[in-house]
Amino acid sequence: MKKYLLNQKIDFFISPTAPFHFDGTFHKPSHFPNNLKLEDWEPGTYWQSLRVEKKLYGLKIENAEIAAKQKIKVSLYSNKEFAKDEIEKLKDEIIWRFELHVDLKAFNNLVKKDKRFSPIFKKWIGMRDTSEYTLYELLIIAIVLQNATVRRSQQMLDSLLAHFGRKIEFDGKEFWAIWLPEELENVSEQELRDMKIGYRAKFIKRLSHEFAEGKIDEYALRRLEQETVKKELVKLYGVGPETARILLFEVYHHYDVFDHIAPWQQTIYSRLFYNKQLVPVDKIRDDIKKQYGNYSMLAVHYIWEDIFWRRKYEKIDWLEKEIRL
DNA sequence: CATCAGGGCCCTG
DNA sequence: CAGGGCCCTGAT
Repeated sequence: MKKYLLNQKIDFFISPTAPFHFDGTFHKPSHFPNNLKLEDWEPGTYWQSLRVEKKLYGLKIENAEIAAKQKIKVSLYSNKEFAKDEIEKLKDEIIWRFELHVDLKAFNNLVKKDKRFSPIFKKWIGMRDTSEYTLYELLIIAIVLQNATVRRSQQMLDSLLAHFGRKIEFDGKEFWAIWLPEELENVSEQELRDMKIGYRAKFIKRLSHEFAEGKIDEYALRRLEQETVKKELVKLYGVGPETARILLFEVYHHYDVFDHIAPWQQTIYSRLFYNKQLVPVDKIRDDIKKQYGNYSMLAVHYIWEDIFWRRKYEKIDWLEKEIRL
């Protein structure tokens, strides 16, 4: 596998809206990592391969403080020289994907009144709802999550990356990036099946073709309202309610997408919110919507990530049982 | 050894 | 609108 060395570098700073939570924004412990790394994190520093349209970059983001103001230092790496308008475009894209511009005052005020979970919301105040990926990339990840345990999802993504992905090096570190949709045009469904991804081979083949043809415009959907976006996403072959929910929340930053609750999520929510074995999904949904209104999914995201942060440092027996590695 | 459900979705009746 | 089938894996 050829490795692309990205040795051109530019730096700039961004001032996120305050308050801002660096680690909560750039690391999501509920996302299970695969072996061929797409990103890496340590407190105060974050790296990833970054796909913007057809171009591939390395991205490093560091927590920084300048004149008592919290900022982030962005370093971009490429194997070609950067054009001026390219830098502006990348900056805007990073701001969008990590929601560095959003105003969460209304949300913060709402959750301040939450008797049970206000300590959690306070702890993570300034955390954003992010996607490091393009729509196509997160779609691929969502597809390999379907109907599979975590270990199997990791395996599927790793074998796909090893065959079709791209390996890059920047800042002395190695990362992988997901292929472009058109790069699968000459790959047969059988070749995809050989990656042991099962019936998902058909989904990925058809989806990639739809993206390669330009049937869906990722950027145009950013300007549309939730229901319209959902309709467009569900039209894609292999995208149902759960995959649409993931995309709507992470890629399109819609906070009120708490209509679909998968069985494995139901058990974890039951424990988190009721300390019970199994609460009916309709009750969970109604209670959450009543409590958090238009911020339902964002609020759940805070509580959800918090428990997975805790899992990094302490053993939580009931959770280990539920997530079934 | 066999059986089965899993971090859904499509298709059929 | 309910239910069967789909790939592969690891748990039982």
